[in-house]
Amino acid sequence: MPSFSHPRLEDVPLATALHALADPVRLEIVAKLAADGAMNCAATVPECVVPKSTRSNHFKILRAAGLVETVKAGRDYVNALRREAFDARFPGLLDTVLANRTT
Amino acid sequence: MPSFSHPRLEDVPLATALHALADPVRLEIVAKLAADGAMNCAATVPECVVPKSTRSNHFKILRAAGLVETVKAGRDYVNALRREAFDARFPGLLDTVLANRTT
DNA sequence: TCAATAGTTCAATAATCCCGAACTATTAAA
DNA sequence: TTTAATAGTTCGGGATTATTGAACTATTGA
Repeated sequence: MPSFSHPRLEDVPLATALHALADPVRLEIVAKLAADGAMNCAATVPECVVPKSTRSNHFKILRAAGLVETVKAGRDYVNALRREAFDARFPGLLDTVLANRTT
Repeated sequence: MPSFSHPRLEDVPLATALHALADPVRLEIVAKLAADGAMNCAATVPECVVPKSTRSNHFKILRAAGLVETVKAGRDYVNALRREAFDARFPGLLDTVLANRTT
């Protein structure tokens, strides 16, 4: 009975957004969602790299920052970037961070 | 006898830079240094807001992220943003964060 | 020389993060 | 219709990190 909470972006402080992005695993998750579109949690980072309880917590943090939206459809979970809403709230931030990720 | 360590920017991971910026107090410090130029620690955030031991730790984190350089000149300490070096390492990041700070 | 100033370091508590184990919910297979 | 498998969550602990008062270093003005 996962009830995912997704904040309104205007309620997300900049520090919260930056904190969500300030972690190598979460950066990787965000980059993957940005590159390949929506997918389930396990597809973003395999469990051999990060245990699923930890991964679950990372997604909670990403949701709280308004970066990711998770919807459940039957047995499937779909995670998607909230690109438009996040970009409207923090113009240029996600693009800049992703552009700097590879360097 | 404070010996401040200032990393080479190429050794600073993106996550470390974002972590340094992901705090309201440090954001305020960085914004103030960006707006008004170099100054001592106490001028950035008064002690009534943040105790000086905490403030000292914030500056240590900012230094470790390559954002701030501290030099001692006699009794004075001067903190300055390492703008050029940071911008060269993470193009557009500081500008974008500062632009989003007020919103 | 003494006091004041500016910051650091230390130690202890508070808060947060990480991960294994147990749990919920949904569906496919037997 | 059970049973098993799948996909995530929650809980509890130990480990890390953050916060802050107190003691300390270093420099200079009185």
